[in-house]
Amino acid sequence: MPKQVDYESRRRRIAEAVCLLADEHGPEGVSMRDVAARAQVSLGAVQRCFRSKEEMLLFAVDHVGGRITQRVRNRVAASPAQSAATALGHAADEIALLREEHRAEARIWLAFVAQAAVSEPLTGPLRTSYAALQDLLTRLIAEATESVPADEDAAPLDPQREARALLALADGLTTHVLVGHLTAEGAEEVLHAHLVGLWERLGTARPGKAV
Amino acid sequence: MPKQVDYESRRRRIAEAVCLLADEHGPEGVSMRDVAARAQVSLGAVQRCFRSKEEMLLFAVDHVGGRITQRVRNRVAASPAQSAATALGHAADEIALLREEHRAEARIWLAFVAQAAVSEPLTGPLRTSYAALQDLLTRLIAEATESVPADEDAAPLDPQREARALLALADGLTTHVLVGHLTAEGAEEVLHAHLVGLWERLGTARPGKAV
DNA sequence: CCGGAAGCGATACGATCGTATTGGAATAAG
DNA sequence: CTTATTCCAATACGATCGTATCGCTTCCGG
Repeated sequence: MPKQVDYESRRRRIAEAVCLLADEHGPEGVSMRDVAARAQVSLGAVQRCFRSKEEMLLFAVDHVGGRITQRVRNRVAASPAQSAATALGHAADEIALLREEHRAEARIWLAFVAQAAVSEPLTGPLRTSYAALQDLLTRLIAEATESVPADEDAAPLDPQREARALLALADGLTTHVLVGHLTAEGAEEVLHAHLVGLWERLGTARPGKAV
Repeated sequence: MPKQVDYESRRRRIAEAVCLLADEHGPEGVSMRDVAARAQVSLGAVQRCFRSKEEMLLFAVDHVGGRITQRVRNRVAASPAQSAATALGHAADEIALLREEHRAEARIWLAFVAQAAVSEPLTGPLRTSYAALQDLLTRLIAEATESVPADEDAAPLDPQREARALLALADGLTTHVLVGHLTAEGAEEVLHAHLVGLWERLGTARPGKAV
């Protein structure tokens, strides 16, 4: 058998190039040729890695989704183990992608989401990532709920519903920052206020530091 | 002087065609030729109405933004005058575009938002619409706050911040429905729960019917 | 009533797209 | 060493894009 190449690492490299270009020129604005140039491979190499452009985009969205999810998980794991509420704050903050260094990732994500709303096969990886994040948030909220000494009379708090709200809020805030309707600071303030409200409903005292 | 045509009405017709196509094939997926065919005019006519494609898209996004904003305003105006809280619920519900008949509008909006995150000149009309909606929500929340008999000790509720949160949540929920992460019913439930929480913090009794 | 400006549809043009194909370089098996 | 197979870069191809241009029609002003 002749030559052997590591397709997996090349695919990842190409996915990175896709992300860079999607950040600059939008989702449909990335061409196979530009991707090849960015990844420093030939057009033919890209074609051998992916049978079609759609397959390439699908891999790329999965790649970036996995990266974001993993970073959130890492942040949660690095949080103080005894305080699920603090971890929750960190997770939400990480999901919102508000910091300047993640602006590119946010643009990429938005680009793929918009594409998926119309292209259908792209919804798969996207849903996977959203489901993973929602599950993580749900778990953290449930954990924080249990940690509060005892249930009072009121507050029928549904962890899954709260997780969905938090995820949607973070996503919406990110979008509004991207189009310039909000500043990153304004969005962060809104997110923070929502978390404070959530903690109050949990009956948990507000953790000392939440960003 | 020779012929005279009503450019304004033609522009609107073309904008409608742009929306239909953006709903079907995404933002960048609309071509001048397809637009012309949909609007039942010649390609040349489209070119005479808009100097470039970007100008056409800009007009279209302004068109749909204005339409959405107007519908929300109408809904608010049709709400019982004495209950700002009820009007707020209606407004939020209308903004979220969750009903099936507005799915197309939601897709169009998302398409333009994604485009704007990368194209810059499109952010103008988009920001205008977002600002209008946020102002409306802010006013309704402030109104509802004042209507509550007296301020207790706590609750330093910031109407603008709450409006931003509500707008971002509605936007995020719409997006999540579009990509299939949530069902319309699930999103509605989350939105409803958020509104209930908001009303409680307002000190207002929950209005009788909220959707 | 008639000359010319404005609108019209059609077509042309250059660029760029995704994909297919091709001929040669590289390599492991025989 | 030979040979068959895999990889490679480059180029070709057909389609489609946005835009420019061109005769022809239409209709108001003088």
